[in-house]
Amino acid sequence: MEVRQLKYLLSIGREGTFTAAAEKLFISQSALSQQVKSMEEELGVPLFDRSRNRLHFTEAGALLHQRAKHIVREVEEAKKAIHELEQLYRGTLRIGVVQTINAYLIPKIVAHFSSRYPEVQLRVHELSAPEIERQLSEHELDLGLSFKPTDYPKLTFDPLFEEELMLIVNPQHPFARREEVEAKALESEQLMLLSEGYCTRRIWDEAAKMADISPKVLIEMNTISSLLSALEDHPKAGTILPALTMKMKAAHGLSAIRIVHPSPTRTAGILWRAQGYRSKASRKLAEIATNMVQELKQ
Amino acid sequence: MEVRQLKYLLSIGREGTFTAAAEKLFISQSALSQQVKSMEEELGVPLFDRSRNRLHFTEAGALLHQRAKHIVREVEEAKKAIHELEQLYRGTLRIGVVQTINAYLIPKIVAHFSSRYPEVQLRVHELSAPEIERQLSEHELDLGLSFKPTDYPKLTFDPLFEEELMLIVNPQHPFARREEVEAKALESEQLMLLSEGYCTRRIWDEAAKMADISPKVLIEMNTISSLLSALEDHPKAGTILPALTMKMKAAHGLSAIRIVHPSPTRTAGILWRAQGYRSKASRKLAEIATNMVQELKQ
DNA sequence: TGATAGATATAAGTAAAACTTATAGTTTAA
DNA sequence: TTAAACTATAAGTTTTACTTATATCTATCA
Repeated sequence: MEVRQLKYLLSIGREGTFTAAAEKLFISQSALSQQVKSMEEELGVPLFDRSRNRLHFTEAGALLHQRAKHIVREVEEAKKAIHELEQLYRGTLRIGVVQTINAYLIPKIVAHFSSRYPEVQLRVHELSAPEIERQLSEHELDLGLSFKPTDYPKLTFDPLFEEELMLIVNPQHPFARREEVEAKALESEQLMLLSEGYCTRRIWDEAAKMADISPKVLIEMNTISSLLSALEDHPKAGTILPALTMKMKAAHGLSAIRIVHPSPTRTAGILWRAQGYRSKASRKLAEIATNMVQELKQ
Repeated sequence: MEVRQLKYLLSIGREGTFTAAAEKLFISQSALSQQVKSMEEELGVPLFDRSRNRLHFTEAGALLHQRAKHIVREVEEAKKAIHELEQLYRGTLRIGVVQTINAYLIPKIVAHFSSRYPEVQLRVHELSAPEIERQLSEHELDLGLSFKPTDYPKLTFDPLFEEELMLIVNPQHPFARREEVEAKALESEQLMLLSEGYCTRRIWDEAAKMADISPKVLIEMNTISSLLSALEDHPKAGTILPALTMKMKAAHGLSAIRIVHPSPTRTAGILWRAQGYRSKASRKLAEIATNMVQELKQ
């Protein structure tokens, strides 16, 4: 039994005769008769009583007619739901974000997106960069806001902006007033860093390697805010974090000094699965993120 | 979008690949690909993400898959409901019954029918014979238990039994002890009869005409029981009612006398629409009624 | 690094179905 | 009784669904 046939039934119910229903359906009366017959054969029961002038449903016919109304409506609603999805009147968007972007960009992006598309549910997961890459590959996320991955097997990366890693210290620290500092000069410093595995840490480790130094790591922590607050208790120590960190409230009163030779930089951007379908919602969100970065650059 | 296609979608959801789903569906993988493609074209949205090894639903695909489960289940349930109707595990049977049959036969028939088919809802309407004929023609009833109609344009009549009309009187009445009475002898009697339009009345009127008499009609009433109780207050009057009436409690203590020359008789039976579908329930009920009359005759 | 296995897509042809036209049969109403 | 309105059926056509065969892609393994 097909949806088409059920629609025929509804039309017959509305019109009262095969002939009128067939006209409304833009098919011949004969085709309609045949389809009804095939339904009756499939079900093994007559659906109509053709004895009298006016057509009547049999009990089975009336039952099926009743059900058909529901079924056809549900099919139409399913189609509608999908179109709404495409119009962003519905749906879910799962995005994975690294800590810094979460703190810096996400509030603005979310505000913008959800005021334009209030029916789309945003699920923002703060995750480490590798975890974002994994979950994206596993279709557990739709979109990532992260850093350029070292190797991206099935992922594409659209850069949003570049960002330097800065040495962040307490104002009491001897470097506090300096504009910039040579990487080499950090050799003897006590550093509090993000745990290994974090992108920021990896980039710093590479920069240190390039400068041929290996400064002492006093403490490893896994959130930016805990590092920042730790600075208050360790005025002699420093930490290395992305420049954006300074926009956080928790960084208020701290000093950020550029590191040169080399300057550890990382590229933030949008991460997608390389091939495959990108939902309208994810494309819109990426667009908003891009525009927002453009605006902030000016 | 057709039920067939939605079933395909469900199978793909279960099996995880087109190939496996096609096998389970006993169609080629190619056919399945084509059908999915046609759905995607109809909806204007991809349903699957074919980028990776394992197949993934897109958000739209997952949404449709979800809906398809409901829709396909509803279609199956509609089919099942119709089969239940045929198995008499479901349904409604509307029967129209004349007063005497209602009082005499219906309780037994209903008891039998509803103990065998408890899921079928019986709707018994006590109606006049012409009203039964009209409602049956208008498809407002499925079956009638009534009397042989004078002219039955689109109805068939299967006789169940014949029944004589009797003169019913109070024991004080002069005829009370007689075995039978000539129709002619009723000329001078005071009669309390059913209203015109009732079958019993019509048959009596015809018999009176044949006997060339026109007895005085003292009172017309429209229920049998009111006639019977009226007899108590009018010991000199009589009423003419079907023999079966005497089986009613209300007739206790009254006398029934056969009328001869002519003997007004009527034939009770089952009334159907001549052509057209007869539901299984109505056929079963007719069968039970027939058997019941056979048993009672013995 | 190719070779292979396992998957989907596509092209072309075939089978099945849905549909059309034409016609016959019914029923109702004039 | 005939015409009008309706449904059923037969025969032929068109469209759709499907099959076979092949191409293409990806992941895995040697």
